[in-house]
Amino acid sequence: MSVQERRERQRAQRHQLIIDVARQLAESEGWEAVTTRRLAERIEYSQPVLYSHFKGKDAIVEAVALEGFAELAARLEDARTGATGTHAALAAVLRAYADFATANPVLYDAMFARATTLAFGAPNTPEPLRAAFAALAAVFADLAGDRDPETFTEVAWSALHGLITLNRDGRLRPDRQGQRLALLVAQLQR
Amino acid sequence: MSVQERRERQRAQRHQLIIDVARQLAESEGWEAVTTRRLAERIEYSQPVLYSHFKGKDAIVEAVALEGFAELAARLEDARTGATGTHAALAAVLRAYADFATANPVLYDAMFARATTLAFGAPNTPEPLRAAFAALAAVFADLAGDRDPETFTEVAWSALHGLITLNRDGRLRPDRQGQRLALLVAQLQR
DNA sequence: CTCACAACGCTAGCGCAGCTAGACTCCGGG
DNA sequence: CCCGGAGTCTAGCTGCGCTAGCGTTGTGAG
Repeated sequence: MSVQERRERQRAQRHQLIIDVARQLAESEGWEAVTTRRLAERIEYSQPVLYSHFKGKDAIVEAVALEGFAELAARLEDARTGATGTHAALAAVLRAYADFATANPVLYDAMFARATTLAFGAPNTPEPLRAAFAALAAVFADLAGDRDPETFTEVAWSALHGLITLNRDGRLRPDRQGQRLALLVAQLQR
Repeated sequence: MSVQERRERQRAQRHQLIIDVARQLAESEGWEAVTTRRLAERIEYSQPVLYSHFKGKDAIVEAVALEGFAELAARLEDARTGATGTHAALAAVLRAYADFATANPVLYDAMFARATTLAFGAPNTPEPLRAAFAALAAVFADLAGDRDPETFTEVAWSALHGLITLNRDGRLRPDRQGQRLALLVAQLQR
């Protein structure tokens, strides 16, 4: 059965290749440039091969988004454990989140604008999403006081997310994002 | 020259008809159902007519979004002037904003996800966008204290917007939006 | 009243998208 | 050596945004 194993291994490699190429293509030319034809060309297979791995184009984007959540969770955890004290950890995590979104705008877009199928509250929530939320909750919950920690985390996360998306779409004054983040940090500590 | 005037009037009517139909179609079947062919069919003209009114499909969506901002601004202003006292006004405006987004999800989508060309910080910011922001600023600025009122408004608005989008995409626990809004109101008053 | 003309809307079609049916190739097992 | 099936490809479907170019029709001058 070694033959079959080799095939499955190669298949898994190709699966990952599709995800990598999709992400790379999106990062260099934007999501609108990610078409099944171009994707097929880059992986050096024909279009139908994509559909033997993923249900459709959306599923590919979703896979990229999932990787994004895993990366984000790791960055947040690094930032949190790297800081000493509640206040420092809060600022570090917020900064790490914002930096991640700024450094990977296309990835962030996949995570929050493109892949709307990925739910959080549902029982089928993928692990990376839980991990990312948990990393946020770990730092926000301390500030909740007598309020429900999870609700507080949701609100704080929303503020952060809103700041990033509105800023990215040109809805806020450019070059003031630093001030806004600082104000958010201060407000959360009140 | 009455003939020409009549033509311009009819042309303006058709212009508005396109916007109305686009919005109506989006509200009943989603934005993905809004295609130039279907739009043309509904207004009972051929596709090229659309392009004599708008530069492209995006411009049509943008026109719908602009109407959305005007409506939102009106709702917020109503809520603010209808309440007495800073605290009541704050809660009323936040609720009005959230209600607007809930009642018109498709419109809100056009305003913030589809029409990313509409900028705020720029000098060419359309009037309805300014009006909407001003309505928010009118109630948030009072709470700024010693902080920059505009920055505070931007942060508060971001929190509100983030709450709505994350909730809509299933990223927050359903049926808790009320608690989250209440927590936001309280936090802003701290 | 006639008629040239310009404005206007239409038909037809281009290139590209996501996706799939069906033919072909090639390799492992008997 | 050949059969069977897994795996891949070619070709093509429908529908998208958008546009070139051809009527048609109503206007205003003569």
